[in-house]
Amino acid sequence: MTKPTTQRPTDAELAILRVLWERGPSTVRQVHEILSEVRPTVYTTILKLMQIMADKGLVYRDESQRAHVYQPAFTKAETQKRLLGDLIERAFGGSTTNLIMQALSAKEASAEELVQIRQILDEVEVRGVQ
Amino acid sequence: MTKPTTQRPTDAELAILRVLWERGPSTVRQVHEILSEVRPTVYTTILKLMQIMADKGLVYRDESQRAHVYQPAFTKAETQKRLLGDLIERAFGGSTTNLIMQALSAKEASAEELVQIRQILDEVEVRGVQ
DNA sequence: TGACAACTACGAAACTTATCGTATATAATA
DNA sequence: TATTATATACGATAAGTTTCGTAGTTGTCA
Repeated sequence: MTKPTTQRPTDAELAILRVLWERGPSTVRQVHEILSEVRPTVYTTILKLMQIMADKGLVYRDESQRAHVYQPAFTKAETQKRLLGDLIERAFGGSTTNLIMQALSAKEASAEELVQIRQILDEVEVRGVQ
Repeated sequence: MTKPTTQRPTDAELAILRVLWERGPSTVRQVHEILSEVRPTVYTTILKLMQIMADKGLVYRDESQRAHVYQPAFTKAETQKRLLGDLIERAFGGSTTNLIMQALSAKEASAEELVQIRQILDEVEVRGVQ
């Protein structure tokens, strides 16, 4: 009985991934500096987390330099999709539509956001199987 | 420094809440029976979880009967909104639109689902501030 | 070269989550 | 009433998360 191929990242892990997605491949120091601006943390805390993430397969580690360089194993979109799918299963009865409708009614979107959403909706409709 | 007024429910807690939302106020035994169909668990595990949930304020407990009756402290919609907002913050850069677009493109929705979504979209647009 | 700065590795503590077993109280019933 | 079934309470444990401190290694530079 093996663990699921990929588990969802924890809060702290996701914060690190956000930095890696935005900055690209980074050292622990670079990630630490950015995260510490918002939430002061000791360097080795971030180091440990990133080591664990490498063990889990959430990030790749390039050890060719003294300061190891980490990069995400999954793209932002892949991870978002995974987290979304997970939430849909756990809290929305498996219905993507439910989630979207809840999201739409929960927050008042700006006019231009609504236009964007309609665009995507059109695209989905065109390519979708009827 | 106090904890956030309401934390998000864990996986196990959410599973219990789903039962309570669907069945209405229930005893531990009733919840246990339903959950055990899918995932066999010992009775006291569910009991303990529900006690903790009561302590956390996630459910209310009516102790007037020997078998205590539990009910959700928050509606399904409230909880969904909270979980969604949390995910939007943590993984979608705070943008609801990003999440909706990702959700739309991630899964192929059926034709009728798309109609539903358009309806909501219209409603939001009508009542929204331009 | 010797001192210092910057890394990684790693152990451990404090929490949380999830699970289970045991003790104990209460209701039902033979 | 004595026994059995059904509750709750509660302690203990294992695993995972997050945090930090210490040790040891490697590169830099005066």
